[in-house]
Order: sequence, then structure tokens, then C-alpha cells
Amino acid sequence: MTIKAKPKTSTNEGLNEADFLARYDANAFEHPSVAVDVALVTVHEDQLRVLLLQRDSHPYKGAWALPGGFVGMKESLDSAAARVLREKARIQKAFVEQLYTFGAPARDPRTRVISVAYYALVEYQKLQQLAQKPSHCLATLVVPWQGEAGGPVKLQSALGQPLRTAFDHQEVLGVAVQRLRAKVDYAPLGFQLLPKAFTLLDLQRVHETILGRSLNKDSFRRRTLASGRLRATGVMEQAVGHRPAEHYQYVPGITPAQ
Amino acid sequence: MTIKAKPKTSTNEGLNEADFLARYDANAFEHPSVAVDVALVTVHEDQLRVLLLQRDSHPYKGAWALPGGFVGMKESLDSAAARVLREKARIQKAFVEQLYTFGAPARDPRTRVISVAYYALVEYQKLQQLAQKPSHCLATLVVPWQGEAGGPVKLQSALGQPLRTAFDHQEVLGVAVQRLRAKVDYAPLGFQLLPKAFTLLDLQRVHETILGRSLNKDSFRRRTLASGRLRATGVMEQAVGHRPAEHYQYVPGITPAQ
DNA sequence: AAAATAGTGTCTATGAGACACTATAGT
DNA sequence: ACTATAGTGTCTCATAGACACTATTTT
Repeated sequence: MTIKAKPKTSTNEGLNEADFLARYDANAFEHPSVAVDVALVTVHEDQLRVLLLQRDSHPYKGAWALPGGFVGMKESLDSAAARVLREKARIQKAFVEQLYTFGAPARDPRTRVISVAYYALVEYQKLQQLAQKPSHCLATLVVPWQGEAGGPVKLQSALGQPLRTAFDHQEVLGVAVQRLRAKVDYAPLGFQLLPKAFTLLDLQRVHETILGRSLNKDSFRRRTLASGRLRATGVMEQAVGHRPAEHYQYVPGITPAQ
Repeated sequence: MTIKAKPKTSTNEGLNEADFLARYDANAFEHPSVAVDVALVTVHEDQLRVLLLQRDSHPYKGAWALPGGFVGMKESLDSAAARVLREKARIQKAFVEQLYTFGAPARDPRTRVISVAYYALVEYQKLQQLAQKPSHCLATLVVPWQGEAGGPVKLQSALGQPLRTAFDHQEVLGVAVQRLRAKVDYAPLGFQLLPKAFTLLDLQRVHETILGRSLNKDSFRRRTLASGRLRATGVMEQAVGHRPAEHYQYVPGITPAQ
């Protein structure tokens, strides 16, 4: 970017770089706050779920919000997102990706807060433990649009009650669903939402939940197996009331595009 | 996000929202600067080109950088990007989209600057006028990777000389190319880089330049015409030394995905 | 006429969808 | 035996690539 530096003295011509930097005053302008918000997404019972925390202070007191936090002055954005995951959800390892940056001037009534949104894919079991606390909830995402149209989503409690959400987090989650739908066909996202071993039907149901539409079974099997990312374990499902399916594992293999 | 508000008094229990907001002190923490950087991209002579400005002050004095500017306290990110386009390139209308947010702690040696990167697609003629000034340049993007692998790109002057670039702008442009390659197949990007009327071969060359590989002519024609986004004008090319091609125009029509 | 590209028609290879069929568990 | 799902084989249809051919302009 082109600087409009405002050094402490107005006679900054002819300085070398070291002198310039020493005189540079970062506080000459008022700055916005910068936060990260992380959508911890999982799939359960053919529904997209996301971890929300109930706010215990103003603004939006009592409303449900994505876990987040301000970005430290010496912390990268990715580190800040990882810290939020660690501190708010005790999660060390997960698929995490930057989503979009939200910066409407009035999105936070306190002051100007620019939020860099991330999303993370987590196996249901891990999130379910967290959501036991009364201030936590694993909300169901209700997507009121088809395909990759985009737009805000609605949130429901486990009992199907609509949840009051804070800030612009319905828009954030809308963009998260949009991204998931766009990437699930070619990137190994589905595996992140399942235990290490899973059946092909498990994986298909995850894809169907993300996409919001049913998929052709035969075609899904062929494509998925042809991708070379799955390894058969030889282990079968147990006690399922029908012919048991084989368990597969994800093989990272040659790095796929992104 | 979950707030860690630090009101001016420590006894903030039991306040209503209005009182809380009145007492909220946004300056309790040190804040990073937030900037937008805009990659003004076009295609000319089968090469991707981008507008760069030569920096006249430290840091990176003399190096080439994307046009950018700090985000005002009452300005949305999109507005800031539009303002940069207007002030730095005199461009009012263009396809503009947020790209990614870069926030490595040391990406700017002055102070912590978080940069929300945008890219814009502009017809070559418009950019060429700007690049006449000695402090401006329409650099060629050299992409050292295939497909959507990603990574930083290199920049060359019109004479093929490598250009010294400022900050992390090679990475920013790498992400821009990645985004372009991912979207050009299904979103109407190519039209943005051409005059109102163009031939199918013109459009194919733009797609080939973005993708960095050649495309099948027959298939490209079929797909493009079948998309229903092109309208034949009945006007033919003039004085081309071979059978003249018909000019087409882009028809916005029903809003495509994104 | 030669050169160069526009534009059309058709064949083939590939992949998705559809459907039928067999296999194997629990009840 | 019945039910439910796993897994395989095959047919069809749509689309991309390849190639041949005709059309139309300038030189």
C-alpha cells in the first residue's frame, strides 16, 4: 500500500530508512479494533452444527455468538484464530481456514471492530463435549438458499427453537456454508468432520448435508474411490442390522490443490 | 466474538446496554492499523498485468507496491477499496472483490498493519492511460506455478526487467491469480477485462492467459455460447487479414452464482 | 490463388446418473 | 425367510476433445 506516513517531525525528507522508522508514529491516526471470529463447524444427524457461546455482557447480552477474540499486536491472524480455538474450545488440531473479513462500520455498537472470520472443521464428538456447558450450544444451521447463492443463515437450538444471534454472525456463517459447498467437491473437507475410520455412506451423508441436496450413490462411490484418497481398512461395521460396510481411512497422499 | 470489554470503571455489573456502551473505552488496548490494498488486474498481449506505484518514501522506498490506503474509522472495507480505486486510479466502475486478509506481524516494518486485499478487473485501455506517469507501471505477472497450486508471483517491467516489490505484495498477487483461475470457469470474469464488444477468440485468449494454459477452441466456443451470457451483435471485425469474426457482448441476464 | 482465421458437423472418450443384480448382516 | 444396506456390473446420456470440412476476408 502507499503510505501516508505522519512522522513526529514534519521535516522527514532525506532521512534514511532506519531514521524514518524510528520517527514513525503509529498513533497519529485513530485505529479500529481487529478481532478474529471462528466458526467451529461439524455435522451431526444430517445437520450442519456450529458452536456458539452465550454472551454474558453487553452488547447483545444473552445472544449467541461465535467464539472470537481480539488480535494481539504481535500475533498473526492465523495464530489468533488458533489461540481462540485453543482457549475457547480446547482444540489443538483442526482444519482451519480464513474465510472473509467483515468491516461494516456499525457491526459492533461499542466501537469500530473489523472481524477476520475463520472456519474450522471438527469431528462431532469433540464439540459435543464442549457444548455441555450451559453457556455453550451446538446450534443447527438452517440454510434458506440453494446451491451457492449465499446469504445469511438461521440458527436453531437442539430443540428447534430459533436462537438470537449477536453481531453479523448470521452473515459470517452464511459465507462459511458458501465456502464449504464450493470446496467440498474437490477438497478433502468431509474427512475432517468424521472419525478416523468411516464408511462411504457416512462420507456421502456428510457431503449431502453440506450441499443441502441428495447425491447419487453410485457416482459418489466411484468418484470418491477414484480420487485415491481413501484406503480400505478391511474392518467392517458392527451390529448394523444389514450387510456391514467396510471402514475407510483418509490418506493425505500427494497434496491436492489447496 | 466474545468480548473482553474493559470499561472505564471496574464496576460494570448491572448496567443496561446504553450505559455500558457509554462507558466503553475503545482505547484500552493498543490497536493495529488496517489498510486495504487493491490489485488492479488486466490482460494485454497474452499477459496478466497489474498496476503498481513506485514508493516515494520509506519503507521500501523506490520499490513497487499495490495502490492502497488506510481504512477510515467510519468507512466500510468495500468503501475503502472503492476510494482507493477512485483516488489512486480514477476508476469509478469495476468488478471489485475482497481477496484475503494479510496480517503477519512484521509485514510492515513501521508498525503493525493488517491489510485487507482486494482485486479489481479493468479493461486494458483504462489502465494503460494511468501507467503513463513515471511513478506508475503496468507490470507483467509471472506465475511460477501451474493450476491452482498457489504461491508468490514475480513481477516484470514492460521491458522484462524484474521489479523490486514492497511488503508482501508478491504473495497478495499470488492469491489474486489463484482466485482468478478458480473463478474464471464459472463466473463472468473474462468480460470485465475486455471492451464491450469482443470476439470469441479474444475471450478465449483472456481465459488462457488467466489459466496459464491453452484451451480447446471448439469446446470453449460451445461452453461459452451455451452459457447464454453472450449476445451476437451482428457486427464483424474489420481489416483482420482473414475471415472476420463476429463481435459479441456480455448479457448480465439472470444473476449467476456469485 | 494463398494465407489465415471463423464457424459447423461429427466422431470418440470420459464421467455421471440410472438401474439391475448379487452379497451379507440382523431379526 | 425377510429386510436393509453393501457393493458390482452395465447401459445411457451429456459434455469435452479431436478432427475434418466449409466460409470469408486480405494480400
